[in-house]
Amino acid sequence: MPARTPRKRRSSLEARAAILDAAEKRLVDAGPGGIRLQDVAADVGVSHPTVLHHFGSREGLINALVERALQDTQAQVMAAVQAAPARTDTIAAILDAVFAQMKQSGRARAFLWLALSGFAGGVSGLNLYPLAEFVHAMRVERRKGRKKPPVFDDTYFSVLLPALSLLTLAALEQKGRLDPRFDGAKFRVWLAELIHSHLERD
Amino acid sequence: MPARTPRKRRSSLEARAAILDAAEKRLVDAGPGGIRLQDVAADVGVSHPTVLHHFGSREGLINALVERALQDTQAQVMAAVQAAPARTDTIAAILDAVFAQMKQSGRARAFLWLALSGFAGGVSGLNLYPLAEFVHAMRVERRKGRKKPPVFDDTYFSVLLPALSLLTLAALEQKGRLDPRFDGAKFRVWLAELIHSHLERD
DNA sequence: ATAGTTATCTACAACATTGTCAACAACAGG
DNA sequence: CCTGTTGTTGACAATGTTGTAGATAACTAT
Repeated sequence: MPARTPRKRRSSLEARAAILDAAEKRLVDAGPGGIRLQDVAADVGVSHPTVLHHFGSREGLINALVERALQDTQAQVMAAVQAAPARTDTIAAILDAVFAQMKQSGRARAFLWLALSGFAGGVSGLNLYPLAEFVHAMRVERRKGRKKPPVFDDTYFSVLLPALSLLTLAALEQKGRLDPRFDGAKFRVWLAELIHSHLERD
Repeated sequence: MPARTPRKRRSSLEARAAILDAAEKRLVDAGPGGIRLQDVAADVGVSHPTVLHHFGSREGLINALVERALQDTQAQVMAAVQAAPARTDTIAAILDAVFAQMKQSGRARAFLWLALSGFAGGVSGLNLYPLAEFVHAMRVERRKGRKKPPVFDDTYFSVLLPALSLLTLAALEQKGRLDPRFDGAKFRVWLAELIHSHLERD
């Protein structure tokens, strides 16, 4: 006779959170195609119909996953930017910190993957314009009384460039897909210096 | 009675090439998970066992695909670099041209996808060191008699930065996943200018 | 022509995955 | 203690995908 396991009953919110955690781990490790209901369910310790009960369908699960990850990250970026002292030479440090965390959490990989897969919320969901506007305001302030006011596009590109490259770097470094000779930390320092000196120049 | 279609028989090489073309298109459009034997076979106009006959297995097909794409791209980059006049201000133009073609061919997407998926040949297969060494030699030559000789890491990073960002940009621009306000061409010009002025400075 | 090679096909097997359904059980409120 | 709600489950259906096997037919070489 099968030893019946005592059935555990979580609250709907707890169950959803646990399932989303497991699904996101699968997403980070193996991409959207790696999110299989049976596997996710097994990770959480439930049967796969339970997952379907909470999210309706596989697509519903992925949508919920994307939404949560996007909101989390957006909040983190906002917090990092607002908490930072308004000095130009900290911009690179902010970006570095934010994307270091995106690397650790695996969300750099997740977002790149989702963007490639065509999910609506992918990288385009990460709107850089608010950040660029914030940085631009600092630049304008800092340049008061000087000759030329900075152009917004220049500031935006100065934010976009490290965002793009560090996102990809974070996504690929994590899996060790980069040349072993490559020193990521050194590159980030170099990039920070490049952006910094560019923003400071007239 | 079924109207029997006249069976076409290609040479092994032609068949393999046609199948690889179809598979690569699927890879670019939908990622590795989008490579389904039946679909690929249907695209070529054969039955799926024919694909298995030529590549042994699905994995064999993907391996062959990656190898071909990698060699093709490597050759293209080499050709572009060697054909260019050895002036520093053309470096950005070279990179721009190479990655514009990677965008058009969809290989930016393919490589990013493969790198994320963990395929051995992914982005790490695209070795940037030869290119960096070539550029560095030009820099050294150009600086003869000046004060400080350029550091190789600085040159390497100057190649890596546009490579990384343009690769991702090419991968995402193609699918229209970027903010509609974003002007890719303008960004590339800006980036070229940034790299150029950095390489020229002492 | 004739025979050998092999690219190609149809049919089938094996397996994985998503989704449905009815029943069970844990917990809350009466 | 009883009852309703609902989180949870096992069994099953439907479908899709990879891979196998034997037969067929197109091309090549003699």
